Amino acid sequence: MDGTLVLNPVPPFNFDLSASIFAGGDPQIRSYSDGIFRQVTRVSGALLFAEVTSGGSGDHPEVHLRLEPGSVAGEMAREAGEIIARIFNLDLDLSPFITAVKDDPVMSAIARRLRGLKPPRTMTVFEALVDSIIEQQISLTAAHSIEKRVTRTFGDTLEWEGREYYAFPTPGHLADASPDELRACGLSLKKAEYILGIARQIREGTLDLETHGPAENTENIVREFSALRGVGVWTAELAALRGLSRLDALPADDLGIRRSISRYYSKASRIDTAEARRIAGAWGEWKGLAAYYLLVAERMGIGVPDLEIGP
DNA sequence: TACCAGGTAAAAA
DNA sequence: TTTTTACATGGT
Repeated sequence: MDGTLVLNPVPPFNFDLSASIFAGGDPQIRSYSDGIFRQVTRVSGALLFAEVTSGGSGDHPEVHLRLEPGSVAGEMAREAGEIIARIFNLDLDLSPFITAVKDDPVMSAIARRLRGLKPPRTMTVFEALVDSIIEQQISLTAAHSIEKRVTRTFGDTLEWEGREYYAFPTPGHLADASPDELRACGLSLKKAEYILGIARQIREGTLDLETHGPAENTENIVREFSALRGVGVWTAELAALRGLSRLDALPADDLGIRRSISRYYSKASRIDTAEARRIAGAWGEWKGLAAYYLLVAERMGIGVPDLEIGP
C-alpha cells in the first residue's frame, strides 16, 4: 500500500461498473481506462492529480487513491480522499434501494445485473448546475463537446508528466468570463447569461450552492434551484441528482429517462412526463437512482428478455 | 437539407 | 392565460 490512500466503500460496490460512465471522455479532463480513473482534484485551493483504482475484493471492496505530485499523507490527501469518495458516492448504501424495489420484478432484475453500481457525483454542486444548463435541449454529444471547451477555456491547468490536465472552472473563473467568450465555446447567448448570472451571484456571496445539509428535503432544493434564471424543473432535478446525490430526484421531463422507462415498462415507444412520474412512483424515495439504473442498463444493451425475472 | 436532440424564458396570441 | 418561437452544436 506504499504511497496509496485506501478508501472503504460501503458494499456492495463494483468499481469498474461504476467508473465506466467516465470512459470515453476527454482524457485531459477525466478518464477511465484500463481500470484506472484519472482526474484533477481541487483541495484547499491547490490542484492534485488523482489516480484511482479498485482494490479489496468481494465483501470488502477497497478503492485505492494515488496522488501526484507528492505524498498521500497529510490534510490535503485526506481532502482528496473525501473528494474521490464524493465522486464515486462511496458512502452510499445500496441495500435499502434493493429492498425498496424488491416487489418490482424488472427493477429487481436490473439491480441484480448491475449489483454494486453507484451513481457518480460531481465535485461541486456548481459543476452539476452548469453542466445541466449546458445540456438543456441539445443532444448529449453536442453538450459534452461544449462542456469540454468550457473546461479547457476557463479551468485551471495542472501539468503532470509532460501533459496538461484541466480542472472544472470555479464560479470565480466563470464570473470573470464575458458572454462572448462563453458563446465561443458553443453556448447560446441565453445559456451564457444564465451561467454568468449564477457564477457572479456565488462570487458576490448572494448564492451558496455547496452547503445544503442532508436534512433539507429535495423538493425544497429543487424549488430553490428553479428560482435561478435559466434553471427550470428539469435542470434543478438533474443538478440535485448529480450534484447532491438526491436519489429521490427524478428529472421526469428528460427525454432519455422517458425513453428508458418506456423501454422497460411500457408498450409505447414514447411516454409523457406524467406517465413517467406515475411509473416511477413505485420506486419511492429511490426513483432518481432507479432511473439511472435504467439508463445504464439500456446503455449496456440489456434488453427486457435478458432479464431473469424472478421472485 | 432538414430535423431532432436529457429545455427555458420571452414574445405573441 | 395559453401557445409559439428563438436558440446553440452534432449526428443522421
